[in-house]
Amino acid sequence: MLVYNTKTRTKEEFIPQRSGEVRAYICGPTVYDYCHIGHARTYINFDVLRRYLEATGYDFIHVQNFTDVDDKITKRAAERGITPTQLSDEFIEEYFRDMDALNVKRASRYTRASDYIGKIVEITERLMAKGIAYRSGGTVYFDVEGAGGFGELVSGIEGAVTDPIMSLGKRGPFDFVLWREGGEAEQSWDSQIGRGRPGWHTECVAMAMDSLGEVLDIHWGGMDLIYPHHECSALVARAITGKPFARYWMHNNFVTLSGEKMSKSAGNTAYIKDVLEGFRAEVLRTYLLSKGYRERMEYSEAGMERMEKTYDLMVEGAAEARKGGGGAGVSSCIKEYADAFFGALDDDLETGQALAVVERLSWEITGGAPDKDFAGASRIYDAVEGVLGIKLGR
RNA sequence: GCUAGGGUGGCUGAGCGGUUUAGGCGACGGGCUGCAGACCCGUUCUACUGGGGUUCGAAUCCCUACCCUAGCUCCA
Repeated sequence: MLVYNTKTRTKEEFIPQRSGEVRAYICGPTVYDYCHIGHARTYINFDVLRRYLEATGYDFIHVQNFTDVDDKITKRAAERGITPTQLSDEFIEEYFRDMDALNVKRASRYTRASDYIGKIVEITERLMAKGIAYRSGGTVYFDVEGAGGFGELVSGIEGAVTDPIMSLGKRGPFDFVLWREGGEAEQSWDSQIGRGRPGWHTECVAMAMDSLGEVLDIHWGGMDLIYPHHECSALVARAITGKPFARYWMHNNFVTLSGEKMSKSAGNTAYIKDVLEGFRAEVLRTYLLSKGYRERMEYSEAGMERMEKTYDLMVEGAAEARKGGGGAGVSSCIKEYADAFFGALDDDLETGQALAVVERLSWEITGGAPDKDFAGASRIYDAVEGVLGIKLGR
């Protein structure tokens, strides 16, 4: 399979470290609010990657975190008069409700940042011992220059950041927080390096390494995480192990609303739970897979209405294909379609192209091409359900 | 600056090396209507940012230029 690696900005042949086994980590949500359809796109595409690799014979180990240590969590919890843990619990439950509805397979393991404070402290101490982290006041910073600078995933950051925060005591403008003394109201933990709480970037390193070892096969996330989160995580990991954090970095593009990235602060957010009040979950899943994961995708109700028709057509096609049972052979025309379908997925998970094949087949099999032989078509619909994870009704 | 996705007929929007046109909207004509709308039927637009290249053949692949959009220490 070819996958686009953010690190090299090219499609590469996917080869895991151990044959037959894939160790993959995906950044989960910060659990202080409901998930929107951008989250859905991220986890659905990753889910398809998993299903595809499993279908081709790999053992896929999928670890996903929940970021439950964060300013937004303490703030939101304080507003509601509950503990950060109560708030996180609530939205983790909501996360599962949404993802189960969308037929996203559960991860092999879920980790919570708050369970990894000890490991995070350990990492911070190791970095301090190596001289790559330094204390300034109550804060421990990571020395970006000292670690060799950025460049694992991004370049030209200096040009993007017009006003790097050069707060008192930081050695370099891009140095980031590993550990910060916490105030009374915030989440904080006692540790050898003082009472406080960790920075975001070390959390994922601690969780991923603990669960999957020093080098991941695949690290996935939304492309808004490339910088700073993944770049910084990669730097931390390399500083500790001397090895790259991940062999393949994969990032999906955004879902836009009226041409703009959804943003909670700007108020243009389509929550999964709200969308599912008006549309079936299978339609949303199909919609979010109707373009390749690296393309930007515009969400609109009009688009969803169109997708309902496409989805219904696929359901009809599946019913038609399964009418005759399954025993018969595979016609040459179905073989072509199957090749196109799996070929699309094999080429960097081109789900949009794969779906286009199914759409065409569905149109033809339901009457559009009466002269063609569709023997064996059910195997394609089986793959739509099994690999794309789109249920086609019963 | 860096990164990604694009530039297709009046508009919107598919197409991903060749054949039969995408489709939708609009416009035009007709049907139905006292008129209009809605609806139905038919017709019309033959397009691919500029410049190179590969090929028997390119909107489709490669190079290049220009332009647009989005993102770039809160973010999936």
